[in-house]
Amino acid sequence: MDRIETMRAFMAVARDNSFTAAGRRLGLSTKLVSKYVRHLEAELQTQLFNRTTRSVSLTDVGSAYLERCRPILEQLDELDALVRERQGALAGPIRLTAPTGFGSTRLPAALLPFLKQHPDVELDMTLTDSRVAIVEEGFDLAIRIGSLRDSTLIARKLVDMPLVLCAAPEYLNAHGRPKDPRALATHVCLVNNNQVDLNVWRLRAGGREHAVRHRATIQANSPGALARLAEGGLGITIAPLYTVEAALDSGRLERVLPDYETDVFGVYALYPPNRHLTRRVRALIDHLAGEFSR
Amino acid sequence: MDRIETMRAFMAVARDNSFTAAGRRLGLSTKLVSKYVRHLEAELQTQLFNRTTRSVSLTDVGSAYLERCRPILEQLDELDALVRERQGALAGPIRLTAPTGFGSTRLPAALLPFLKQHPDVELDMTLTDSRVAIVEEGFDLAIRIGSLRDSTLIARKLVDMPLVLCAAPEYLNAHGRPKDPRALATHVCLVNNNQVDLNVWRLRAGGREHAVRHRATIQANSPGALARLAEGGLGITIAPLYTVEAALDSGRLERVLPDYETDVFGVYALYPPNRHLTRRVRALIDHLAGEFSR
DNA sequence: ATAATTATGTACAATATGGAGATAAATCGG
DNA sequence: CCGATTTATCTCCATATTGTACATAATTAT
Repeated sequence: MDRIETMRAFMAVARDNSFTAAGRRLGLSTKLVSKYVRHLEAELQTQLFNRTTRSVSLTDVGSAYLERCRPILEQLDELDALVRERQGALAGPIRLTAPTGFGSTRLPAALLPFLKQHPDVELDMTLTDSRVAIVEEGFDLAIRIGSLRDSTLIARKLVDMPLVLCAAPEYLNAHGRPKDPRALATHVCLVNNNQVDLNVWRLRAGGREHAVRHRATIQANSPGALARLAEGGLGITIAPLYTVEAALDSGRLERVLPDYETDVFGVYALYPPNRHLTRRVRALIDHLAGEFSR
Repeated sequence: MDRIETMRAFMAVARDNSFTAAGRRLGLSTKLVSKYVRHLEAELQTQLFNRTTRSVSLTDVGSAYLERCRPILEQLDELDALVRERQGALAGPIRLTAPTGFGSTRLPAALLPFLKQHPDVELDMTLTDSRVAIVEEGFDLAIRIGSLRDSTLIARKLVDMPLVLCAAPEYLNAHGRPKDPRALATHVCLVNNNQVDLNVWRLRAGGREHAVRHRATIQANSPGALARLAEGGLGITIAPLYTVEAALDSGRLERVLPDYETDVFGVYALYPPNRHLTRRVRALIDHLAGEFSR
């Protein structure tokens, strides 16, 4: 058995806490993943996981091993990619994380030409609306929207993303259409709790900014989920345009206070400064900047 | 095929410039080494070696690959050793180089108890009297005798090693026994050309130092070889005690100018400062210091 | 010029691999 | 609380891969 393969199997199980999920990720049967990990444990003469029939957790040795084998396998991937890149082609893995909404709408369209042009690049994309520790979790690149929290990363602006204040006609017919930002205080507000300041929406008109304080009646960490809830008539939300533009076009959502300007979020590519930026990651960032600037 | 195994085979061939020598080093047949390297080249889709039927050399890609896979495999060895050491035992490879004479006499006796006590330590010992680039050639530890040249390494004194001026009775009967250091100038002198100052031997008596200039009629980089040549009656040599003490005891060699003191060389353990000194290397150095201080 | 050595191709017996079927245990849903 | 479902693993086995043996070609040494 190939040691590299068994280590990858181990890492996948550790990541997903599941042999079955790891098998899905790796394209291997659960039996084979199980066999690989047992083989690695036999070679190392130690137990890497505690297991029951329905759950898996790392032992202390397993945690220590995981921490150390991750960079080794990354270097190996880099080495393979280097050899292939010396032959001219971009190659190797790119581990990318992005918000679910953006990552399942605008981003795939932007990625497609790049991936077609570079078939040896292996994209591993994780969509999540939770905060992600980019370096610790082994990502090469993260797409982030809105205010940035982690200043240790390099941020490159890809595009501006306007927010849109909107609600379903059903909701507005029942509760009235606010004529003034202050009126929002009496409405049900659906709030993205990934944002820095949960309870304040900023609106501008005639050169004046209104920092509207409202009650965050419903909150979630997914702007897409909030948009769907707004479509369902639960209340008013403020969401990035990409999550609601289809609903606006079809009439399922209406703009609220359309004469007011909302914040514009930046869409950023984030990557760690101390990681040697590989050619392919650099190339992808440049490509995305080009795609979104059109 | 195991990627790690194929990479190790590749590295061994690169090191020895020979599939046959690599096979001997690894305990594999030449055919298998050849097969492994070809498999690696197929996986990477590149040529790592240029070959004729009797010679091997690295391609440019092969050189670049070698440079990068060495630390990866070292880290993997470290990782395996770490897992075993967590179970309490010192484990993993120690790559040691030492001079041939010392390395085949005093050193093995000193190493033996350590290796018996730590069966999971895998000693890889290279004896050479040539200068060795310790870091570049992948050694963890070098034993050196005499003046030190490379100040970037940490040197720990293990023991003092006196030099002995001596010749065979056959030579001395034929050419006379020098009564004074200056008389050496008329003798055949066998000189270790690893030493800094080839043509000067330093002798001391009555508080006075005599820097004896002589002609280096015969020179070699092996004190053991010089000792054997002196035993054969070729001339006078000055050699570390360990290379000649058996011949002195048996009468095959005699001390020359025995009332004069010679230089005392230090025996040093040298290791790189920037390499994280593993527990087992540290333990070995401590052990050797203890052995030689008795 | 011949012998020895090195690297490799081909064939094949031996061994390992990966899948299938079955089992045991934990968790979920009714 | 019980049955169904899911997960992890064991055992068996057909298939694929491995590592060795024999042979070949080419280079180097004697």
